[in-house]
Formats: sequence, structure tokens, C-alpha cells
Amino acid sequence: MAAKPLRADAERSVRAILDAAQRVLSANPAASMEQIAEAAGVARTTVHRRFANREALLRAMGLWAWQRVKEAIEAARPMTAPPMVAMHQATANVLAVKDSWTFALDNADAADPETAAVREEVAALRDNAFAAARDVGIFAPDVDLAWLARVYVALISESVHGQEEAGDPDVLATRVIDTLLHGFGPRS
Amino acid sequence: MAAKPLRADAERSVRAILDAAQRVLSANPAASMEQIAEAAGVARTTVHRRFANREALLRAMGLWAWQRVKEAIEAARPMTAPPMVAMHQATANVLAVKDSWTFALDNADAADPETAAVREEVAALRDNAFAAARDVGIFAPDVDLAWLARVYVALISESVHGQEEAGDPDVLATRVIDTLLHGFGPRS
DNA sequence: AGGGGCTGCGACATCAATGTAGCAAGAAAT
DNA sequence: ATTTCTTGCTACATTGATGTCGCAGCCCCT
Repeated sequence: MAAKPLRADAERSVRAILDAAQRVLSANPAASMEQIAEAAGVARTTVHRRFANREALLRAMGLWAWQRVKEAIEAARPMTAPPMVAMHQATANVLAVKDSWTFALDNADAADPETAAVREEVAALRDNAFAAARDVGIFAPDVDLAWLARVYVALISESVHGQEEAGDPDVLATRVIDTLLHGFGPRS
Repeated sequence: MAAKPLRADAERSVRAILDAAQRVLSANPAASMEQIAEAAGVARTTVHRRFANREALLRAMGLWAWQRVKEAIEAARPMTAPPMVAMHQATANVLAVKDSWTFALDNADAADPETAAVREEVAALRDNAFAAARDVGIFAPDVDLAWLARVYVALISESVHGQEEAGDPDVLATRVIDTLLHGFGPRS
């Protein structure tokens, strides 16, 4: 979709706007394009030059963020590494991305086909990994995979917000997976 | 805070507006006051008569919704019923409220002292119940209560959204609590 | 060095939402 | 029945966000 290779400075502007939009909008979802432009250190007209309208900006943000999530998962080599290792690594990586792109991830336009495609790839990676983990005995054989996936995503979201202290991704990932596996009941 | 006892018809208008706002805003958080008025079956000016501005409306919605959550918990008699029973009942009750007031609950103004007070009462009820459950052996003795509470809330939210089929509150509550207690790992 | 993109700035034009006011008609409370 | 409150309507004022243009000047690329 990189139809026109942008010049270096234009590329920089786009990135600055995306970053600023994430920061500003996560603080105030109703923020104006002007506030975003200011935070990005560019003129308001430049934002409009790069993104026709607010919707287009949101779309680009969502796509960008989900692509980074996909990269985060793939970096854990979920198809080749041992399931438990891959799960931990992928979780830690995703937590790092989620931490700084929560708004974009949560507000990605579901109607955009390009973003939807990436999201589906992410979902597929995740679901395959879970199925593999189940087959290896990490999860119960009769586990409800759909509910498992939803809970997993919810735990990741929960891990990230309201954290004053940044929190080591590895520690957070450990807690997520431990909770996912055993819950809070007494360990027999 | 019921400074002025409203006349019956005014009371009806307020309720209609609150309900409509929840419906409309959950579909589109950027909806205008006019759209809300239309959905409520009242004139736009009437909305402004009852709620000075958008902020006031949001505030009232959040307060209203949180009060209903508090009632939902209290209806389960968390201080007197056996912990496991109370927990199940409270969860089911809250799920019902959450199902129809998600937007108001999630977007309640944290800066409003009145709403904050109710939320704190809700948090206290919840935390007491969890502590009691732990003391009775339902949760592990060394359980991280703060993390437990966050996960619990996340599971409730997750139970409610994306559900095409309404879902029996009791079934959903059972799943939430089961997940909370045991996670997804093999049961020994 | 030169050509062409990219940016900041200022100026406009629109548009939608917000908030206010007054009045006549209808509903509620006593 | 009468008084008081509430509502719908219409009209108006204001504000803030959007989106567009053109131009002078700077930055990139080759």
C-alpha cells in the first residue's frame, strides 16, 4: 500500500503525527487535529496534507499499531519455539507494544479492510499458538479456546493500564500466563 | 443531592434522556446532543434544560450507572450470605447491569466526587468480599488481592461484550468465577 | 548545484454543535 | 379549578473544528 515512496522529511512528519496522535488522543479522545499537530511539532495544515481527515488518521494509526503487534508476536517465533517459551516471549513483546499504543489498538477502525486483515493474522497466530499449547498439555484438553483467547487479551489490556510503575514486561508476562493457567484458587 | 424534587413528567424526561444517551453513545461516542434528544423522544432544548451541557449529562449517566452497580452488589447480601454464594449472585447481578450500562460505567468522570464516592463503595464491597473469600479458603492465602480485583473486573467486562446471544447471567457468572479460580490449565 | 517536493503561515469558507431565550400549549399537583 | 411547572418550537448567537489555497522558503535527492 506504500503507493508513493515519501521523501525522508515527509516520512518523518507522518511518524511524528502518528506518535503525537497516540499520545494526545489517549489523554483526550476528543482532541482536535490542531492539538495533535501541535504535539507533533508540525503545522495543522501539514496534518491535513498527510491525512485527509480525522478518520484517515485514525485508520492509519490503527493499521500501524496492529502491524507492530504482529511483528511483536512473530519475533517470538511462535511456530518453531517451544510453546511455553513462545507464549511468554510473545506476551512480553506484545505488552511492550500495547503499552504505548493502547489507544490506537483499542480504537482501530473495524471497518477498514487493511487493518482487519492484520488483525486476523494476529488472531490466527494467537489461536494457533493456543491450540498447540493445548495439544502439549499446557492447557486442559477440553479448554474453550474462544473464551481463553478473550480472557488472554483482557489480561494483557489489564496488565498495561493504570500502571504507575512501568513494570518489567517479563514480570508482567509471567503474571499474565500464571493467572491464565491457574487462576487465583489454592494450588491443591 | 436530590435538591429539587422534580415533577413526575420531568423525572420521566430525565430517565428517558439517560437511557437514550447510554444507547446512542455506546453506538457512537461522538454522537451529538441532538441525536440523544431524538432517541429519547424529547426536544433538544429539553436535554439542555435538564443537563446544562454534555459534561453534566455524562456525569449524571456515570453516577446513575454506578449506583445501580452498587445496588446490584448489595442485593447479593455480600456481608451475610456465604462467600461463594454471594460472589456468584453479585457477579450475576452486576453482569446484568454492566450489560446495559457499559458505556456509562466505562466513561464515568473520575473527577466527579459524587461518582467517585459510589465507585469507592463498590470497590470496598468487592474487596471485602474477596478478603473474606480468601480467609475461607476459596482463594489462595497469599493471593494478590489488587491483581485479583483487576482481573475480576476485566473478566466481567469481557463477559459482556461481543456477545451476540444475550447469555444467561448465571451461566456467565459461573464461567467468570470458574476462570477466576482455576484458569485454563489442566486440573491436576 | 539545481529541480522539485515539503513545510509553515496566513487567510478563507463552511459546517455542526452548543447554548440561550421567549412563548403558547399541555400536564401535574394542590 | 387554578396555579405552577414542563415541554416543544422557533429563532438566534457563538464557538470551535474542518478542510482548502497559495506562496515564500527550506530541505532532499541526485
